[in-house]
Formats: sequence, structure tokens, C-alpha cells
Amino acid sequence: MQMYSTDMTGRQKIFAMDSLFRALADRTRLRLLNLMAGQEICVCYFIEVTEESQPKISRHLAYLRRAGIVAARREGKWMHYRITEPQDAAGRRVLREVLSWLREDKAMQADRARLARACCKPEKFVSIQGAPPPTALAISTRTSSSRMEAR
Amino acid sequence: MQMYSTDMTGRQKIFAMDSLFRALADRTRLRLLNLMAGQEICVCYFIEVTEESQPKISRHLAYLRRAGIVAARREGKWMHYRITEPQDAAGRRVLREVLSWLREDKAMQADRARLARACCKPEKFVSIQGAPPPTALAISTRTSSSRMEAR
DNA sequence: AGAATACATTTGCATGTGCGTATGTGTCTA
DNA sequence: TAGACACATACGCACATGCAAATGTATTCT
Repeated sequence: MQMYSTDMTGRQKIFAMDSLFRALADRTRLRLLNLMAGQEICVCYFIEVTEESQPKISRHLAYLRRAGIVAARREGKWMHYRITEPQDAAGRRVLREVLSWLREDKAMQADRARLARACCKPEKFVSIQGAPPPTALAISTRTSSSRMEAR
Repeated sequence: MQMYSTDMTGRQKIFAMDSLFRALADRTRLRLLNLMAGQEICVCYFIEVTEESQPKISRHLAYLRRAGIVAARREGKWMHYRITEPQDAAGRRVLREVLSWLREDKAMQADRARLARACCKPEKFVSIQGAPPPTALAISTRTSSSRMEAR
């Protein structure tokens, strides 16, 4: 059985749908999601890889968090973000196809390559000295069980 | 070989991605796409089924048309709209998953049921007297070949 | 040609969104 | 406990978007 965050009118799931697409309707947020695909990442890596300002990154991460697409975890000074898959199977398939679409994109591949470089040689990137590197996540077929701090 | 509407910077495909999601980021537009899934539909049916104002429907159809997601065809007084699938395979998979997501939604199912009723008993709906009924489309594995009036 | 039909577009307004800048908050270190 | 660090949030601005209401346009009918 699926559990929807539905209200009396039964239309809440619709809201969740266009809400998801609003969250995806921004290039910066797509870049962040692309970098999070399959791994949990520290904010400083986002800033380093995208070369965007810290508040801008933080704002978009907050947007994704409010949309329920990502979750955050604190580790000392650092904040780690990871993708949380939708509860219903169809929404999960959509998000996965989106991520696989991102994976095929040239600019997104460039971002991932830059992330890999930053992880291999963190000493070359002043901003991420000592920051915990990204950690791969389980195949995450789980439906958002064992959830962490979502807000 | 795929053909991207790419510019000198090679980033145009990214634009196409968040552009698609902006088009999907509205409940009314999702309702219209749901009704168009697999068939070509006349505008008056959209108005009848959604019970929204005519300018509102027309505006959202224009939005989808500008985003390249739907195409229009004129038949006398009537305008027919249908979904045009993205050129690249990954984008096409995304859109298909979105449509299948819509198919599972209760409110979307209600819309489709109401459309079916309007088609079976057009005499009960004053606004669509004599309007051409929706016509099923081919499986449309074609990549937007044989394109019609897109704008 | 003139009226009716079926849509499309424009206008004015309210709201949402993205951005840089500035400032606040939680954590570690000295 | 004071400062540095990593990040989050508030503020003000410019711009995009959604809406209703009004108007414009293409087509058919008489």
C-alpha cells in the first residue's frame, strides 16, 4: 500500500507532482541533483564544482529540501545532501529517468568530472580543505525508510 | 545521430531540459497532457473536461506549444492538439514516465473518465456539439518526423 | 457580406522566483 | 569564551508566471 500525503479533496498528490517539476525547473537545481546522483555530497563541493555563490547553492538546496527531493545530514561543521526518492513507484521512475537524462548531458558530465577531480586532489581546491568526501549511497530501492533529518 | 538545438556554448540542451520541467510545473498543463496522452484532442474538449475558462486553456496550450511538447493542427474551426515526443531518447523516456505517472493519479483518471463520457454522449455537452472527437495516435515511436504546424 | 463559432492574444494586476548582499546560526578550535 | 569556519536565512530588487476580463482572428454559415 502506498501512502499519499493526501487531503480531504484527494488532490494533494497532484500538488506533489507539479511541485516536483517546479523543483526540477531550474538549471542550478538540476546541476545539484546530477552531482547528488548515487552519492551523498557536502555543500562545499557543490560550491566548488558549480563555481556559484554559497548563498545561491544553499538557497537551491533549501528549495529541493522543501520539495522533499533531498534530505540533509549534519556532520560537524559540514552539511551533507542526498536525494530521497519519491514514495510511489511511478514518481520514483520519473525521477530516475530524469537522473539518467542528466547523466547523458555533456555539461552535466563535465560537472561530474570536475567533482571527481576535486575529490581526488582536494589539496588543489582551497575551499574544501579537510571536507569529508562524497560517499556512495546504497542502491536505495528503499522507499524513504530510515529517513534522516529532512528539515 | 541526434540533432540538438545547440548553440556555440553547447549548453542549449540544458536549457531544453529545465524548459521541459517548467512546462510540466503547472497543474493545468499536466491535466492537458494527461488528456492528450495517446490521442489528438480538440480544444473544446479540454474546456469541457477541465471546466476551466477558454483563455486559460488556450494560454496553457500555447505554453506547451512554445516548449515544443505539443503540436497543433487546424481542422476548420477546430484546433487539435497532440503531444510531440522529444527527439533524444532519454528525454522521451522522461516524458513517457511522466505520462504513466499521470495515468496512475486519481484526479487524472477522473479527467479521462469525464473525457470518455463527453465523447460517448456529446449531445449532453452543449459546448462540443459537432466537434470532432479525439483520435487515437500511432504508438509514436517516431522522433517527431512528419511534423505538422508547430506554431 | 454579416453574423456566429472556435480559439488566440493582449492587458492589467497579483504572486512567485532568482539573484546578490548582508546577516544570522551552529560547530569546532584555541 | 572568542574567533574562525561552514552553512542558512532575510532583504530588496528585477523579472517570469498565472489569472480574469476584454479584444482580436480565422473559419463557417446564411
